[in-house]
Amino acid sequence: MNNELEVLPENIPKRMQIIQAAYKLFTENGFYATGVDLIMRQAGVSKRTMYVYFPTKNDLIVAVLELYRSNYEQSLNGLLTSSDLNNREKILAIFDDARNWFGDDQHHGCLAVNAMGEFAGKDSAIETACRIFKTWELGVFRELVKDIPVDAPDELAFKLLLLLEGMGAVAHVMGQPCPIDIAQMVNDLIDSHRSANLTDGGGI
Amino acid sequence: MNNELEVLPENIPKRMQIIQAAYKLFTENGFYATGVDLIMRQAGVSKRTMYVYFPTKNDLIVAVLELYRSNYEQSLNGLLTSSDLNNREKILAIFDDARNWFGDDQHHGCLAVNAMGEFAGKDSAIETACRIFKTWELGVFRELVKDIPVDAPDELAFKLLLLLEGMGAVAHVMGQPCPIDIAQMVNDLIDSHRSANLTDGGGI
DNA sequence: GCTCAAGTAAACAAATCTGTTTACCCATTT
DNA sequence: AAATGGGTAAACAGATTTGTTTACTTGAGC
Repeated sequence: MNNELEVLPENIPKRMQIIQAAYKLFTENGFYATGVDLIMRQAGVSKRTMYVYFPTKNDLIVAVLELYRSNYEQSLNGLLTSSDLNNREKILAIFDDARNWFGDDQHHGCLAVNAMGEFAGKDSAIETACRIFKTWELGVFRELVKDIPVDAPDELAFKLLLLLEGMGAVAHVMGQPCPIDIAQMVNDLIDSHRSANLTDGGGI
Repeated sequence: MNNELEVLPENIPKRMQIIQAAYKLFTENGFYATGVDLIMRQAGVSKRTMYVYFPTKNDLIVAVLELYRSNYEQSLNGLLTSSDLNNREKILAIFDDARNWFGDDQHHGCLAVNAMGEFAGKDSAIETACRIFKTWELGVFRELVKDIPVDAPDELAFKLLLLLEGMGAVAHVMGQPCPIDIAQMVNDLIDSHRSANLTDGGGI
């Protein structure tokens, strides 16, 4: 009786269904600890289909890491493009967003860091996916820093990455958000790269 | 013929043998990915004995995390107690040491962070062991910062922890040491906590 | 010399893991 | 109406997992 034209709740292609189910499970339970049987059940897909799209579990892990990056990219786009913030304010917005995010009970640490912990030295495709993620993050900061008049912009971008990374890891292990004024710290960091002989870009 | 009184290479009690073998394997291959059979073989101990000392694998993981902390504590003692550095210099020494350490191919990220990635929400004893490690690290910085005349010393200590953590994670994922001047960054961080009305402690 | 604690080696249990294979279903297209 | 592509469900294979148990060894102290 339920074969009247169902309005498919979401016509996400199977491949995406699988990746999203796996993303959730890997994030919450880790990679090794999550079996493919559970993934396929959560995705509502047969095991046969899973292995058509992903010949090995590790291939699926790589795809999940790509989704992780893409999700964060979209989230940042939503956070930054619509507003009329200058680049310093955008950087501050990223950290403020991360602070809230990391304070959530649902925070499970950076997926790329976790993946590296489980697969470093064991699967080079996964290692590469992790590096791509961090390289991309660094690139985001580089782009933002580029238009702020500072000395050694690339080094500043790297320092910002260090800080973001530290926040995520510490919050995950300690189980609580940063008890410090991150905005102040980021501002100090940026200011420490502004020597006296730089023309002031209007308080940027 | 080889049953003449062997000079036992090291008479480390069995328990310690097991923990040390497990430490090495967990560090290099991850926790889930390391089976107890391999641990027992590397430790040169029967499985029976292993399960006498550690009723479950997770009990062994907790013990390994304690050894990890203890090892780092001893390493820091060797680094700091013998020398006549002031506290700022000691902090710089910690970061310099870490920078070298993280640049090594043998660096596998912080074991507590890796453990948290695999066992968060699944084993509270392991979670606790991870938190103890980070809390101890924070305590080290708190002690060192205490004698430097700064504003908000506890916040400064936390910032130092963030930075150390970030260095470790980024180096692990990127597979290369920090390309920035860490000493400069640490000095800037400390200086940013020294307001004008603090009496100068002699350049500490 | 006997006893006892501590350990070894290996078989075993029961579950779980990734990955394969078989048989079937069903909607679309030609 | 037949063929085909994409999917399901479930059995299966074979390796591996944690943990238990059994039978034996060995060394030290009384």
